[in-house]
Amino acid sequence: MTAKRVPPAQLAPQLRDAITRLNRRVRQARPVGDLTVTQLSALTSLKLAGALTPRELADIERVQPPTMTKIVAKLEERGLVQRTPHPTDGRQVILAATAGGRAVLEQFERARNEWLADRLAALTEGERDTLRRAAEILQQLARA
Amino acid sequence: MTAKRVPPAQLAPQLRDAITRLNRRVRQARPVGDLTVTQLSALTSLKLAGALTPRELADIERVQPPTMTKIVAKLEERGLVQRTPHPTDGRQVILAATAGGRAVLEQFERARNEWLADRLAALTEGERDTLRRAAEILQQLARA
DNA sequence: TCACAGTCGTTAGCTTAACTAATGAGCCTG
DNA sequence: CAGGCTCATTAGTTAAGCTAACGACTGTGA
Repeated sequence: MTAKRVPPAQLAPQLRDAITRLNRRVRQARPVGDLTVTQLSALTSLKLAGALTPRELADIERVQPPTMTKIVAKLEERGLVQRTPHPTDGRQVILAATAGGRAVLEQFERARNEWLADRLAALTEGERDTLRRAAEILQQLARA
Repeated sequence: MTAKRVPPAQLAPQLRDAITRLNRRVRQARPVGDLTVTQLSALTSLKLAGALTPRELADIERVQPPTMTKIVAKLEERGLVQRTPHPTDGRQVILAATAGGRAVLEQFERARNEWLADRLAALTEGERDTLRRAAEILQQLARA
């Protein structure tokens, strides 16, 4: 387990390929249900942030405001998101996940993790430890 | 750097979070151009495999055959993919990336890798080595 | 040998998700 | 307090996915 010198330009394509492919697989393992990937993603961001305006949520999701309007409308229809007026600015709206929204989210989370957890269980301790360290570095990269 | 025991059920959410977030970031870094993500993905798979039937390509891309028909049609319009009849089976078609398709692909690849390569360059040698080993494990997971 | 069941790719028609442009309500500054 | 800006939404378009159905072709069993 000696550390090889790894040129970034060579690691980048390999890592990217691994990530995009694994991402597809994980997405496919999503359970049947009436929530789409987009809605799920928005609801997750909302839950993590606590409360956001549509604009902020759109920025986080890298989506245009009109798109977020539609996503939020669908989530609201199902009672997963609550829309309250902004206390001081009459133009703005405050979005927050309802208790129902948070519950649905946890259910999805569990199902989505299942596939991956099964695969991880088949690895060696050493491999899992490598992935654990890698996950930390990757999260840091994504934040940057 | 001692290997900690890592329960799969705990690693799964962390790894998944890291992967989905990083995946979003990498996708956002794609250059302006008239190729969509879907088309790009299909063209990449086709280039990697060399030559495939529509059905095979649809399976790889995890898409239904009619969807692949449309994707291929658009790629063919732009001259990036060539469609030739199967030598023995009159029902089948053989798809292959043209020289132009491969050239466009390399251009996109470079631009997409750039963002990630920049970030990777800022890491330590040890961190890059961890990611290299992780990438191998992840690719194996995605294949499973 | 040839009828027929199965496969392959495609077409048709629908839903969802994204975009840009335009609109209306509300805020704030000169 | 008028005009310009921001925020959210509406309207309309395009892309991407699906299922159902079809037409061409293959290959097998009687």
